[in-house]
Amino acid sequence: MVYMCDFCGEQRSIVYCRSDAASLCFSCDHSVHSANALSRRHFRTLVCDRCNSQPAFIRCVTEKISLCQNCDWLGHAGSTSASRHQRQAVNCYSGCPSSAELSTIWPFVSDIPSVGDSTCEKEMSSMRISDKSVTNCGDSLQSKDGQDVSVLVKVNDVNNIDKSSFWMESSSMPQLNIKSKIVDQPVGLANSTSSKMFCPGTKGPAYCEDDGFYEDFNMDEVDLNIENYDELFGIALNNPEQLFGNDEIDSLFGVKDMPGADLKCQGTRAAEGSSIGQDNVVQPACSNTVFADSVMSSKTEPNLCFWTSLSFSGLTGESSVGDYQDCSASSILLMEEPPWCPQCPESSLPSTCRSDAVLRYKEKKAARKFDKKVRYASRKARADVRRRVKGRFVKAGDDYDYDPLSQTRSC
DNA sequence: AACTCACTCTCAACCACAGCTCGAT
DNA sequence: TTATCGAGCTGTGGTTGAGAGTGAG
Repeated sequence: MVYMCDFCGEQRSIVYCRSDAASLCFSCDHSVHSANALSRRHFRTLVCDRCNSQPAFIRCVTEKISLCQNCDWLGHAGSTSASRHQRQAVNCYSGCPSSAELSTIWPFVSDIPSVGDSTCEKEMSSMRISDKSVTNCGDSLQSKDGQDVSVLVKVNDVNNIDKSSFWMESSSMPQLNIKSKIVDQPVGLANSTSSKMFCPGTKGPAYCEDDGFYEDFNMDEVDLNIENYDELFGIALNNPEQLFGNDEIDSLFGVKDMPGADLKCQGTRAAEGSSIGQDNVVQPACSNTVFADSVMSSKTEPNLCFWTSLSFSGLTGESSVGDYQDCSASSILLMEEPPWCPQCPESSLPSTCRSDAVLRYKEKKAARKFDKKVRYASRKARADVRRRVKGRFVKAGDDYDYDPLSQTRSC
């Protein structure tokens, strides 16, 4: 079945805009997202060729299709031959790149129409292109000799593109660009000034440090208060100071005394965790209200590749794979493996490893609390005493014959 | 099987205003 | 550079109505 553009309904949908939650053809994408400065900021990526309803985050080179996380997981998980398919991260972009630039972003897409002189093409100088990585994910990362080569990152030739041309992100959201050496970085390093760049998801130009290092990585909006430690890491914290102690943080993220071989697997994840402990440098692009949730972390299993998912306001208690896909930041992390399939040395025992992970995931999910959190108690106090008519606030000075205790109401 | 109707459930919108943010001076 | 001002924005909760969902006929 061919899914049509949500806008024109005539052309086949190719691009997915997360902000608009719409699938668009290239033509409509261009016209819609050249309308104003805000729409130009929308990140777009390919539509999943399989479900046609979710943004694609991975390109299966073998099958020549783009897949969302769910479809990728369904199609490439397990020990089937499909798991060895070579896959490539699908970049997203904002702004109004030309057809030539789109071809550069997605060389595998053949039917990119010529967009001519777009209205916003001239303004693309305010946008940039970020490093793109080609990654092999999941089981395909197991090398022939059995060694765990969990994270293989190859610099793509897209790096040659002028970074000031337009936005392009791996997957559809700010990516955690992490290198293993981050583990050894001293606290405060992130504050050092180096190459600066515009970080998406921030109000105005926010400067990130170290090109590719903390890029798009800002924790400002992530609720990482100590009080949320339990929710974050899935374990109770009796002494908050422990959080910043090397022993605790290392054990949390499984980096202490980690064998070199394990580092290959855990490097990126450990780096994620270490960066959290060291500096608040994660900035999700999509959310104001954020809560973090560690589904798979456990300090009792130092060798288990933990899973940390950042969940955002759109997420409900009944989150599913699809829900995670709707969340930008979690998608970043899901790029590597779904939480129920931690990529780890124990993956040699996939059934037990996965079932354990699923069990912990379900337990954590059941334990979640989605109570409304009042951020400003003073405003709540005001609202509680404020006069209402049929639930609506009314001016303090006005007289109303509305008696909330009476059945006969007027306003 | 398809349709209508009644009922239940969910959730966004509405309202005023204190407090906050941010640009202008 | 710092202080002040003002415009505009944000968040707060109870009620309501629209729309979705469900089951019976």
